[in-house]
Amino acid sequence: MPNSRQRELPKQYDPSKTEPKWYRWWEENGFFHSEPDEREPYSVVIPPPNVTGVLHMGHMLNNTIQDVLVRRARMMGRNTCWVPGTDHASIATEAKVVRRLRERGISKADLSREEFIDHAWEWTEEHGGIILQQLRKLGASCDWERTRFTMEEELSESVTECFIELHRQGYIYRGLRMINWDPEAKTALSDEEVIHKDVQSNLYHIRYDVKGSDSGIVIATTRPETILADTAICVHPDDPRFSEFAGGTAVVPLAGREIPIIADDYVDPEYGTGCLKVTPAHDVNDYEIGLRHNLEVIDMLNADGTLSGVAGRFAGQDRFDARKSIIKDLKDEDRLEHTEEISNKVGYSERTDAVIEPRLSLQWFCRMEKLAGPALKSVMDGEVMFHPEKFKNTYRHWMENIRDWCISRQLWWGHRIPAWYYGDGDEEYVIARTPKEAIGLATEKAGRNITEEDIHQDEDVLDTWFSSWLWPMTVFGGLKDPENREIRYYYPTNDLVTAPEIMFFWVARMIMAGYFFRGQQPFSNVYYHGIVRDSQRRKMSKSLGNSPDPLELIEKYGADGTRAGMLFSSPAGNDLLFDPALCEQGRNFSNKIWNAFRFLHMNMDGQNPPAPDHSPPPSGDAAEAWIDSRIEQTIAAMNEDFDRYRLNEALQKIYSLVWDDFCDWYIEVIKSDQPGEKIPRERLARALGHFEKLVRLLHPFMPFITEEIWQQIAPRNTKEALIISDWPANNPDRIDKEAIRRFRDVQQITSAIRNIQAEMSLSPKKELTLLLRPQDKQRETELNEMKWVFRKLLPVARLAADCNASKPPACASAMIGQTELWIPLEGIIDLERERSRITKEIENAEGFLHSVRKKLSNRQFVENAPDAVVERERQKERDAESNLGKLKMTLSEIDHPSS
RNA sequence: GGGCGCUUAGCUCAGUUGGUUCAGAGCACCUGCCUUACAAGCAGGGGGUCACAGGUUCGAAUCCUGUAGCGCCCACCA
Repeated sequence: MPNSRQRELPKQYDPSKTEPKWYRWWEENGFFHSEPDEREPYSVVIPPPNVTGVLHMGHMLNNTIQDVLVRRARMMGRNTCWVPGTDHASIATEAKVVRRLRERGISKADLSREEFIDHAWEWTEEHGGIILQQLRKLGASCDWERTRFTMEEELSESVTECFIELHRQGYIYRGLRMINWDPEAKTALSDEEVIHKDVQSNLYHIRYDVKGSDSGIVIATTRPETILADTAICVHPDDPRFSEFAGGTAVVPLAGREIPIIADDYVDPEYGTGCLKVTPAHDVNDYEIGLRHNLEVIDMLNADGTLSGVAGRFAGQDRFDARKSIIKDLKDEDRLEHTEEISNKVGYSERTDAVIEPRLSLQWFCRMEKLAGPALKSVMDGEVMFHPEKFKNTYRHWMENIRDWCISRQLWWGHRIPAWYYGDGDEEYVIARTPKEAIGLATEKAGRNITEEDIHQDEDVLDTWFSSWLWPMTVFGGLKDPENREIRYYYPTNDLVTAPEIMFFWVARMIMAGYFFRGQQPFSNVYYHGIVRDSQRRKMSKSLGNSPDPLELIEKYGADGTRAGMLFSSPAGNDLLFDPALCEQGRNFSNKIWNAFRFLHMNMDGQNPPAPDHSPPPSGDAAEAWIDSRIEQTIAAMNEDFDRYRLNEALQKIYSLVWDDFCDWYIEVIKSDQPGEKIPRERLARALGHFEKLVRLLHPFMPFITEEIWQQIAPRNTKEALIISDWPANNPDRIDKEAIRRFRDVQQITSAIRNIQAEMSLSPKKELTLLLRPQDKQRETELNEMKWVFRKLLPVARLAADCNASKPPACASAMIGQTELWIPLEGIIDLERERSRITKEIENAEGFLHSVRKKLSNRQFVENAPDAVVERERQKERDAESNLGKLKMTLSEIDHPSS
């Protein structure tokens, strides 16, 4: 191991000195790597980031959570395998490549498919892996030997196999459907890739001439440019206003084309003018109407969103320019009756933010309804568990209304569709892995000799998600060889960590694919974390400049501090309101841990430090029994939090155990009396034992600092690294609740005394006489046994606990539970301050007593509530009365000191 | 338009089957301290009508109904 024992430790912990060192060491020693063996596996597949992406805050959160889960599982003895990798991200990467080429003055259209793909690979090789490199800085303990890429050969072959199998079973079909067209990327999109936004639009009322009518008919539309592709006017069959028009003929303005006026009860007579223009090629509803009424379909849009030749003199104009020109022309012709401002929903491309055009198009689809069945059931039955559970509702709603998935994209970067056409048109095709296979199949199918010249492969590629939905299987080779040792060992994976926004894109589809191909869920748990936002709840974005650079954060606060910061305020399912102050808190915590270590280190004999002692606390040592019990309590509570995927709560518990219990109380108690004097060896061994456990509990959250410290305190005969050491065993039988209570009494009395010190403006060095009058003999004994603890925590000159004591004159006093505390302060006591302190306490006690009595004076309560509850109230009343009496006595003695 | 969820301290959030001082934690804030591990620290302190209005109950932050505000998901009303 690279560390050498240092003599002098710096006061401040410096992560830059330790983090790279330990990461390299872990990796070189193969601690991240997994091979199937006889142990129970624990596997996680990374949500593969875009291969050309860089690390952002979302990745930081996502991977921190995964690493915490993975590291804990590893410490629990599971054969832990976290598979990293990247996604080719078809449309996103292609857009980036196109942009980069454009910057170099190259247009995509000038390149052949092969040339473009070469550029994309170049970009991928240049960029790919940057993000994975960055994840190492965060401490992610991925099995890098297993790094996969969705476009690598094996995974690509798996995608083809998947397509072939789904096609063979009739799930995949090719069809002419209304799809979402992105004119920017010039491709079809799935429904999920369309984001509906509320926008202010104009609803134009446009008058069409009607044959045989002077008035014409007025329709309302938000997309006036589409009138050029109108093939009907539609009214409601029962609308008396238009009954005379139905069956007539209208004339499309500007185009002069004659179209029928039809009646269909799809029309809402209340909306707009009650009269609808029908454009079957550019609107889903219109398309449906068109089918019912056998209407002509006129496509007036080019792929890039400009108007096609059908648009006559508007041809070539962009759709939005055309809208303006058409409105102007309609105005000139006096056909624009009215313009109404409305708010409506417009679909935008998730990737390019272009306004989506509904378009009739020949595409490949995957039938989803049957696939969805088992996937829905498994989540409802809890075979796949969602954390938090509320996302089950969202999931169910989507799955119950699932629609076919448009899987073809008119892009070049991606998995090519394995369809081969051999006829003149697009009608005749075969599905095949290779041209050779295609020729064979085509020859067979066509009953004639098909040669290489006769076939051509489908130009389209598959939706990116058509490869990522196989990810948990393909990373283990489970599609190519469903019986291989790896997939059988690691599948189903255990936990998937992701954001709810890709539940439909990815999670749901992985579950469907998992059941379809393996009859088994791809993972057992899905942990949904929120979006990382800034402290004002704004989404992090480049343009707002509110997104910190993750690597700068790591540099500034350390990976440990940053990780802790990310987790502090990140309950599962909630958005993370990121504030660098959280990372600062994390860094401060690192420093606190470091200084606790420094304290122990200073007490260690450099040559021969004791081994951490984990044996049960010796009887009669209140402080040892207490801290040991607190640690056991915390282990149990943290395990419960982990079971419920409440990582932030587990972190908060260990944070508080380390900072509050261990540092603020335990260390103070075990300090030697004399400065410079080392604490006894046995005590140090116990302290190291506790601390070593704390370090192990902290490791999943803060891996670097804990490894650094552990290497210096761990007994030589254990594992060589913290990362593969054991998660602390839980011994609930070691929890001594009485010890905790006893120590809490000490803490409360100590705080009460410190409060007096503060309120009386006493110097914390001023020595005090402490007189305690506990409620009974048992407490008296306990407190007397704890004298040494008080002496560590307070400047005690004399301390006596006596349940028969009486109050001396001129003292400050306090009540702690039923124990009275007096501090004689003759000559020092400020009676005025003491009076106000006691008066405040009396007010509190009276308020409390009042509420208890009110409850008890309610006959209904006494009669109906369970006896135990009533008895508890009576006890409260008795205690409060007694306390109040004592406080009043104290007050009267302040006013009449002679008594 | 349909569905789901949220509203507790200045901020972010816990609060399980209704009952123990249940009104909590962290951060922030105020006061005092460089006390022999740590000022990236120590000690002490203030702060909330649990969104609002009803109801059920001996008893409600907790269960029910309604209202208001906010958020998310889905959806083909031009």
